[in-house]
Amino acid sequence: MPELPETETIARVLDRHVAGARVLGVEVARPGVLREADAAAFASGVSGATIARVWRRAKLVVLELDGGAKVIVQPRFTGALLLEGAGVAFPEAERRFVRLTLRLDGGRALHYRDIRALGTVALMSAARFAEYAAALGPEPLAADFTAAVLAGRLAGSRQAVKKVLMDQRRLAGVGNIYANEALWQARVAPQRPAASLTRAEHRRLRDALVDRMARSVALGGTTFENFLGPTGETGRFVHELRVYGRAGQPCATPGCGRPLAEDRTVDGRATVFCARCQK
DNA sequence: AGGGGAACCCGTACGC
DNA sequence: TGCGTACGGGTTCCCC
Repeated sequence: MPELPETETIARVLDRHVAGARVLGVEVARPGVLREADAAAFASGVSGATIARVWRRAKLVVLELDGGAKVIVQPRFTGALLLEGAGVAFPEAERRFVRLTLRLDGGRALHYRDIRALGTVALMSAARFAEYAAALGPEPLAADFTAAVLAGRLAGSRQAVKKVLMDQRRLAGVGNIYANEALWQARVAPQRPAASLTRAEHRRLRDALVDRMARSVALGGTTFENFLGPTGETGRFVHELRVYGRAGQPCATPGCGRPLAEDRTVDGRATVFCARCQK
C-alpha cells in the first residue's frame, strides 16, 4: 500500500535508473487504469519523449518528461513500477498483472503492474498538474512542516484526527499505516476530534509523523502485502510497525503490554491503537 | 462547505 | 474439489 515512504522509494530508485531515458513506445494492456487521456492520446503524448526526472508528490509518482508534460502514477493498493532489462530481472509471476508498459532505450522496459488494477496512470500537462497538486495538502517531510502548520491543518474540524491526517487535501502522503503508527507514537487516540488537540499534542504528533515516515524512507518503505520497489526490493520498515496489523498483540510501550485494540469507527477503516497509552 | 455513500477492481478467504 | 460470495482499500464523484 504505497503511502509517502513507499512512493518516495519508488521515485528515488526510478530516478536513478531512468532519468535521461527515452521512451520508444507504449503498450496499454488495460486502458481502464488510464486517467485524463485515452490509450491513443497517452501513447502519442509519451512516445518519443525523454524522462527528465522522477520524483514524488503526496502518494503520486511523477515521471517528468522533457517538454513539461508529466506521467502521474497513483499506485493505490497494489500498483508498482517495475523495471526490466539492462541487468534487472523482471519477476515473472508479476507478468500477468502488467497493465501498461513504457519501452525504453537500451532494451529496457518500465512496467506498471497492478494486481487489483485500482491504481491509475494519468498524462497531465504542466499546467494541469500544477492545478491538481495545488489542491493537495503540505508535504510532512518538508523542512517547514512545523507543529503550527499541523495545528492549522487540523483546526476547525470535528472529524476524527486520524481521518483528517489521511485526507490528502489537509496533509499529503499519510495513509492508514503511518496514521496508525504516528498516533500511537504521539500517544493520541485516533478517535479524538481533530480540533481538540493541545499544543503539546500537536508537537508530539508532528514529531511522530516526521520520525516514522523519515525512518521508513530510510528503510525503503513497508512491504505488507504487495509492495515492491522498481527493481524488486521489499521495504524493511515492516519490522518497525508497532500497531498496524498487530491487533491483539501487546502494546510496545515499556511497562504497558496491554493488548492492542482494533475498530472501524473512524471512516470504516481498520484502526489499531492502545486504549491505555493513547488518550 | 462539509459530510456521507457509491463506484472502481480482483485476489483472497471462507462457506457450502 | 469447485463454485459462489463477502471483503478490503484510496480516491473521486455525486448528492444532500
